[in-house]
Amino acid sequence: MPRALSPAEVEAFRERLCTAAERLFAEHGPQAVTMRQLAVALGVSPMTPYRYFRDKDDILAAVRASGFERFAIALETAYRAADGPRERSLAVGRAYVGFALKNPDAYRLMFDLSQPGEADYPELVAASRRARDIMAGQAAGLVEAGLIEGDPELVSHMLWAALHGGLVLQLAGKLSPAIDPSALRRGTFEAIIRGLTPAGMAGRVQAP
Amino acid sequence: MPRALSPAEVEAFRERLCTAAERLFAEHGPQAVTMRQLAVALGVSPMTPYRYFRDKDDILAAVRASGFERFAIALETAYRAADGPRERSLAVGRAYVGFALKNPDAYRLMFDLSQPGEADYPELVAASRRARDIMAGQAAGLVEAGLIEGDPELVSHMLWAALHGGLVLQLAGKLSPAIDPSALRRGTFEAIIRGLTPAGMAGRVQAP
DNA sequence: TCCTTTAATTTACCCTGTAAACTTATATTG
DNA sequence: CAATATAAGTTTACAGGGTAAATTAAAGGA
Repeated sequence: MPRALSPAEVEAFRERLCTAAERLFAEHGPQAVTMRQLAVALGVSPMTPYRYFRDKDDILAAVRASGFERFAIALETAYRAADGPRERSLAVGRAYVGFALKNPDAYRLMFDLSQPGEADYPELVAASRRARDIMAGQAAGLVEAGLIEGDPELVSHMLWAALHGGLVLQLAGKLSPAIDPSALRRGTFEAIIRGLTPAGMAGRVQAP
Repeated sequence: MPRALSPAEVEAFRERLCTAAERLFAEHGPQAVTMRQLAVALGVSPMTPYRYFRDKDDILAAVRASGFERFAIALETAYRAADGPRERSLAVGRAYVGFALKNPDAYRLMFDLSQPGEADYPELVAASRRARDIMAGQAAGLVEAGLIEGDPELVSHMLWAALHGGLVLQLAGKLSPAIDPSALRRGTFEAIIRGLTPAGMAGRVQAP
């Protein structure tokens, strides 16, 4: 029904498409999903998506942004629900890992895929920043409370990189079968925290 | 000149193709490189590569395998050149990071790309295993010498995952600009080692 | 009522990977 | 030494892919 097409309708279609695309991308990889398949899944002609998205890359960016949004919400929720820096760090870490393991395909789309023109999609950048801010805040809390010492942003990146590395290796099936991924994460997280704990401090933060 | 084509000639052509493919893959990503481009780069018709490789995926696997071989050699060389477990760990870590930073595209092809039928390419599996064995050996050395405590394979994976995580985030440009990647690696490596050092031990292993 | 505007579809194009047919040059055989 | 078989390499052909351009159809204003 031509003429008009309220912003709400546009948004509705975009979301419907994102949902379908995320499922297809997850099942077969973004590479293997064709515009024509996507159109079929939506019951629409092959060119219709082009009225709502610039091109296929734009769709990928939208799917990734939506992933980052859910991810940021998960981290924020965990952050707010816990009280005390130690509990917050644990909660955020658990939320991070939980998201990655429950949405492995989304997680890989988000973090394990270097989309060339990533910076050209402000929605994506914003959502990803939200998530990073929470991670930074959690590390800052630990440092402020004196539980660990070091530059908060550096600490945040250390924990992030370590968790991320284990996760992508796990999701890509590259860990040795002898390794329990969960034990790997716990061990790394604990070792890092312990390594950063001031000399006198006995207290230990357990891992997610 | 048909008829014959000694194994040496076959190998020569395969290597020539691998070299060209690695450069093109590195410059534009394997996705963006077309068989026809590759053929042009070799001064050969588009179908000629198919006499030497099953298909494009087979070429990708060969390029990755060759990357793993150079990588394994770099690690082995570093491992053998150093004496003492502490020095070996440092040397292997430095070799690992050095390879990744000098061959970022090869590194990403090798570790940051989940090729579906990876296991079907025995050359690739073998070369990747060689590299892993060195990493495991290095960690085992630290444990045996009593410098750290824990399951050697787990320790090896902890260090591996942490370095890898930092590297892929760096190579994908996802680290905050405020973070010095080298400081991140050093900090993480040191923290992990320190976190695993037995209570009485004062000695510290510095990071790559 | 008719005309303008725009959502949606249809058509069409050029680019991929690769199968199949074809060509060409040597190594073997009579 | 000619004829032939065979394998290296090229050309042609095709089934998809993304998406530009042309076309159709429906709704609101005149």
